[in-house]
Amino acid sequence: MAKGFRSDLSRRERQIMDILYRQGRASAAEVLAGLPDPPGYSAVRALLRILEEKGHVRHEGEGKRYVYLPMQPRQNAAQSALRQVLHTFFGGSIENAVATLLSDQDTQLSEEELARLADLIDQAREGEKQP
Amino acid sequence: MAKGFRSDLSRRERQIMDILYRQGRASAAEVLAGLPDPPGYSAVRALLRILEEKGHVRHEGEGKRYVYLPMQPRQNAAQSALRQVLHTFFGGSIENAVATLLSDQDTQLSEEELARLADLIDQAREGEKQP
DNA sequence: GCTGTCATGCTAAAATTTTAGCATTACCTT
DNA sequence: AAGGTAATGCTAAAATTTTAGCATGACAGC
Repeated sequence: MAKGFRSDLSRRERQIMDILYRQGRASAAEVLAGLPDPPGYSAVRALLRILEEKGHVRHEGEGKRYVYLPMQPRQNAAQSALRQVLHTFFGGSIENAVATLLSDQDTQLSEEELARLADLIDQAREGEKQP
Repeated sequence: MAKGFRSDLSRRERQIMDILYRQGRASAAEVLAGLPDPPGYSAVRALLRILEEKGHVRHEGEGKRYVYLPMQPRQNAAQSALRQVLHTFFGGSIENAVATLLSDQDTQLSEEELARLADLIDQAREGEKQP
């Protein structure tokens, strides 16, 4: 799987991969429901088949219908996506990215969430100190 | 500007926008140099013109050549990109995203960077406590 | 059995994207 | 002046993506 595979995807391919990662797995009908400016059912199925041919997706039978899953593990894809955003918009800086998130009204954290985040940082610092 | 405008861009459009955000501004030649599997110079120019027609980009004369800049401010685009990744891969959770970054070998933080990050969280907690 | 609904496999046309090339201009160097 | 290089404006063809529709199969309900 190419490093920047998400930027190698066409518009619709990308939209579909995002739905599959968000939901973990989805039928063609579920993918259709999640698409912006959705085409018809058969258009979605054709795209899913293409994504499968390209190796980005696989399907499993579930009852009498297919359900599609991303081939690349979620964790890998998530890391890759995060790195790409850091690189593109934040010069690679985690600090700047976190600052942006913390200052963003739409992603406001509760007291409890901030506490857990602080714990996370502390653990990373402890791990850093022990050689 | 549509909310998820990056997922509305075609493959090459998206690659070009990312270069413009990373570099802040770029000539056609610079964009060309940054593209994976690059086409010819005139292909890049044509794409920049299309992006400009669509309103994503504007150009300024700089000496005897054009330099292109994104229309949407970097901060907005950055926030939007981060939110999209959070939503797609982390169920909207900042904590999970930060945990992933901290556990990622490729984005390892120094002691000093962790300290600054901890400060950032503390400031957000202070801000949270004062009504 | 028939009808309706949901599904798949497949095709190919429509739409969009991507690409390169031509004509022209502006310079620098010989 | 001629040649070379870099640039722009523009066009349209090539390539790719996106889309819908047909044929078929599997069920369920009447």
